[in-house]
Amino acid sequence: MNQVEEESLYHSLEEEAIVDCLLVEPRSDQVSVSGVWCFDEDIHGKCIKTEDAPYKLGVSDSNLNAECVDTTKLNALDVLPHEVGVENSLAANGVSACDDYLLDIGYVENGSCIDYGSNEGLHVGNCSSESRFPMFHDKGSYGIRNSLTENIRGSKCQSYFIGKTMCDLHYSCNCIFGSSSEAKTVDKFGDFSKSFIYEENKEDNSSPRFAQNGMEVSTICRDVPDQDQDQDHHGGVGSITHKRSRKPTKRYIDESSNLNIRNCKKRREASSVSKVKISKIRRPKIQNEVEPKEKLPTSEISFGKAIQVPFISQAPTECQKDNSPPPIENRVESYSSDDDSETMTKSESGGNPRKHHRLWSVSEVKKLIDGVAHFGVGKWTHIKKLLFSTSVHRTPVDLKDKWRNLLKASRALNGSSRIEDEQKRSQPWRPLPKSILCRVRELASVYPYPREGNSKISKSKFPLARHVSSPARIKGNNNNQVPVV
DNA sequence: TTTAGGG
DNA sequence: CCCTAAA
Repeated sequence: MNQVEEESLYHSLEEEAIVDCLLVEPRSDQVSVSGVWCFDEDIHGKCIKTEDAPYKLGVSDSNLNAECVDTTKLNALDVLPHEVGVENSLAANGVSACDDYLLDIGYVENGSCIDYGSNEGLHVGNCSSESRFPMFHDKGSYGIRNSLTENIRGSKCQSYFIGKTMCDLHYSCNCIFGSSSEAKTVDKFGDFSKSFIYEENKEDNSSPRFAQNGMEVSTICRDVPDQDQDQDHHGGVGSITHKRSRKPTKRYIDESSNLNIRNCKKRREASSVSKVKISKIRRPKIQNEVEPKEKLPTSEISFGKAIQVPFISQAPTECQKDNSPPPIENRVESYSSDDDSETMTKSESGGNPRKHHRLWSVSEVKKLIDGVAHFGVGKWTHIKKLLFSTSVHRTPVDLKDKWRNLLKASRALNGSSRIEDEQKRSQPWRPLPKSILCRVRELASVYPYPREGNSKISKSKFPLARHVSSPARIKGNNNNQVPVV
């Protein structure tokens, strides 16, 4: 027993070292990432054509060609369908889709990428244009983009799959090749310390070996029922045919149980309130159609009904996205007073679907004013499409609201400079340049906001100073001056 | 689906 | 910024 453990540990360390070697940032001359895994059942039976494998990983091509990964190994990967978000599509395709089924497997840059918390690691679906990994192409097929690190070593059909993404692979293979004769669920959290290794045994069916912790985690993804029930997969405990080098560590058990909880919750949510969630995320969807460039890879996992925003750590992504690129032109023409700092207040605890409050930069305001000058008031969609096409977070409704606010501000400016000074004093963080307000005022005179005269706002809120067409008219404290409509 | 308007 | 009614 001890010997077995030692041996296992030895292998683990060895393989881990290999893994470490492989986890360095792929160099263009060393790692080819242009290809995809192709599951070609016709040619090689249940083999993966590794000649199309994207990663050479330091292995010669001949080796790669000689390798084939028995799909039973792949079937050994269990997965929650909704977890990878491929349930509909893959199920729809079924076995017949195996020929053109492509798996785009990403090569992670470092260990931290393989994490349930990482966005890429969970993104499954049609590849979007914004991929960190250049090998992610959208070939019209269903791609599984994952932080899957995979190593093929030697000619003995040894395949090492590291990371939770094997769940994805397994599910895919289940869909493609039917029932799994061997259900080994493997999973991984966090880092490579818990990565497992699949190794093909000569006589036995595949038995997973785990790189370090040596844990078998069939409890995580047990939800996909296996047609073949002749083996005890529950944790593999007590199963003779399954070699397990080590017992799961306490930490692993904790994590897996946590994941289970989360998965269950997610499943419930996905099944019951998926519609609600879809409606809640409507805004990013709308914006993404307009602007794929700034598509959020994190929350944009629209794969059928699978709303999958699983274990994203919202805060970092948010910061990353939001501090990133206000369009360059904005920066250039931006006033010094407001440098596009979109200080958005993150919705508390990440669960609140309320949109972040983004301050309007001066450049944005200017664009809005230009748009209004061009298209007139009310053509918010035109303005949005033509002038705010690069601003994913500004919807036509936002433009409308902003214009309303600008009108209000212009009125205030118009009303009295003293009020403006007070505003400046009270809100020194957002000084709106007077020129802009003046321009708003002019435009307001040209395009009275709602419609000529019949505005509830003008009647209820601003009964006296609705139209600012004659600015000089409203002077001082604006009292009791009947505006001429 | 877009816009207006209230909140 | 959200929501809803109206067009």
